[in-house]
Amino acid sequence: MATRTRRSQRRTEALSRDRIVEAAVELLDTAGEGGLTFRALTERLATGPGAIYWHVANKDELLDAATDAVVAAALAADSPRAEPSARVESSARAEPSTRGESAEPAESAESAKSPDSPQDKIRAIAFGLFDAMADHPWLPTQLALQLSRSPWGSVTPQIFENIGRQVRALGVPEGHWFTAASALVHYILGAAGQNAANNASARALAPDVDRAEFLDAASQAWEDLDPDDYPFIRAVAAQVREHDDREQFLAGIDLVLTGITALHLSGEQGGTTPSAT
Amino acid sequence: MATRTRRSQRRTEALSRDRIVEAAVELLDTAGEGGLTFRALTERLATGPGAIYWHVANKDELLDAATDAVVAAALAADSPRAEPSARVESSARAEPSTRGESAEPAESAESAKSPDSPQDKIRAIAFGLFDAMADHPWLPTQLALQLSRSPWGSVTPQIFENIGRQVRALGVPEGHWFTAASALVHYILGAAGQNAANNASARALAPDVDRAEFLDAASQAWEDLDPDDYPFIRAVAAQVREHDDREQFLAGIDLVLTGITALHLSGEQGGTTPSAT
DNA sequence: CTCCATGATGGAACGTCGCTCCAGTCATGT
DNA sequence: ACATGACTGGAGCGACGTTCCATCATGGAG
Repeated sequence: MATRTRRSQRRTEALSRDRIVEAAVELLDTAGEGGLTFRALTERLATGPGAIYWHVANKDELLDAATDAVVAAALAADSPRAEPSARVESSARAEPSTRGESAEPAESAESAKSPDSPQDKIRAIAFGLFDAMADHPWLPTQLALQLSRSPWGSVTPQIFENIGRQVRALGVPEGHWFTAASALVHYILGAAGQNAANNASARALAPDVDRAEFLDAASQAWEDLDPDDYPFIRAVAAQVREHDDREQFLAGIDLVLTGITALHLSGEQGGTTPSAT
Repeated sequence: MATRTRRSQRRTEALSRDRIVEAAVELLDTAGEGGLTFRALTERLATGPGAIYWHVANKDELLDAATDAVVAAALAADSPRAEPSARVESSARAEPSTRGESAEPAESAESAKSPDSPQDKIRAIAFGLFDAMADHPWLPTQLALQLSRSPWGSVTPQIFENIGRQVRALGVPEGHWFTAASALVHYILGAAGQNAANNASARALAPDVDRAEFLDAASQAWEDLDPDDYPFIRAVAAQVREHDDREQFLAGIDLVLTGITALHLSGEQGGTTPSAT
């Protein structure tokens, strides 16, 4: 990689791996998951397959790189040492939500009120990924694929590291680091992904229809399930209809955070089963 | 639907959707994710594409059906008392925990103690899926895909319902049902999937090499990361090397369970300001 | 018993995909 | 000036998912 020699403009601009990945992301954003084709890519970059394959091994690597780039941007947006430039987009959207009201996070740990408590940073990371998935509908699928195919790729460690640092900052004993970080990462990725999938489907099915109508239809479909086979889902359908996405997402994070703090505060000596007290 | 008329044996046995799905599962198991091809399927069933497309709309539906079948089998294995053999294996392997001390020791599957607390049932469901993923390496990917693509498909409600019932049985107030069930489902699917992916990769890279060697290499790769960029991952690499999969998985479940119970116990008693006890 | 509408089948073929091959182009070091 | 090697892009290959359609077996109507 890299001698980065300033080529002349053989075309408008020299081809580079970054340019390819950038084009891939744009293609995914505009044309959907199936829209990323080497043929479409060659046309968009005004080149041939050979040129692309010189910079990228295969399509999987290209998808990984695209995922990596988007995730890195999302994480950098709220990470301490990063450009605050990209921050605006993410946090601006994070604010006008119905967030602060009813969701009173579980601050079972001592003092969770400081502006930059580990809890808050974890929430910031989570919402950064949450928003990135909203901006790039293909991201949840790709993230899930990469997580379940090569967990030690470049993307997973990034997320794991960012979450893990805050877990450490929470005062969790080292023996629980992996468990706590895993629980957080998997919930965040899973819940954010599923939420993004909901929105994506809502948009796909009826681009103009209000989102409420879609949720209405979805929960209606759930309520129409066989009462004998799906009593729980039917019962939950109502609250799914009314829930606010971000609030619900936050509630789940706080649930896991509660578990983390409760576990290591009270149960340093065991008692993993929280059953009857 | 269908009148299920007993056709004669035009071939050895009449073609049916079930037979197709069954063949698809076997094909996935033996040839891997990429091994399921309509051409391979036609050859295996001694038929043509048209016959298959008569029973199945497209490949995605076939994959959904295969996932559905395997998940249903995994979930059904726990609810009624199915094979106790698999159960014993699960809990027996989960037992040599370095952490299980006082609180609730008796996890043996035999009737004793609290025979089937909601917690135990949740663990049983989780390990059922855990084992199913071990048996079918393609399942985690497919499950993740389906979860992030069409969350209201047939598979997700199944899992959600099974977990949800136990959440309800835990005494969680209705307002927290969705949050609690979501946290559990996403952790279980995510963690089990990632673990299965680890095993699958270990097998793929070196079928004969001992699993410990692979974990060694994997955690070594993590330790070789840049200490400045990945301090946390480096720190947990060591414990990843030594961890027992099922134990780690169980620890995460208990963490979420702790969060669930702590949240609703404190939430019911007082306001939202519980100091952990 | 015959006949045919229909459910069901499987072979051929189409369009597109990821990817490879290779002849070519251009900046650069000598 | 020219050989070199990084880099390009067009042609084409094999495989895939899917469609089309001619064909077959069956069971109800006559």
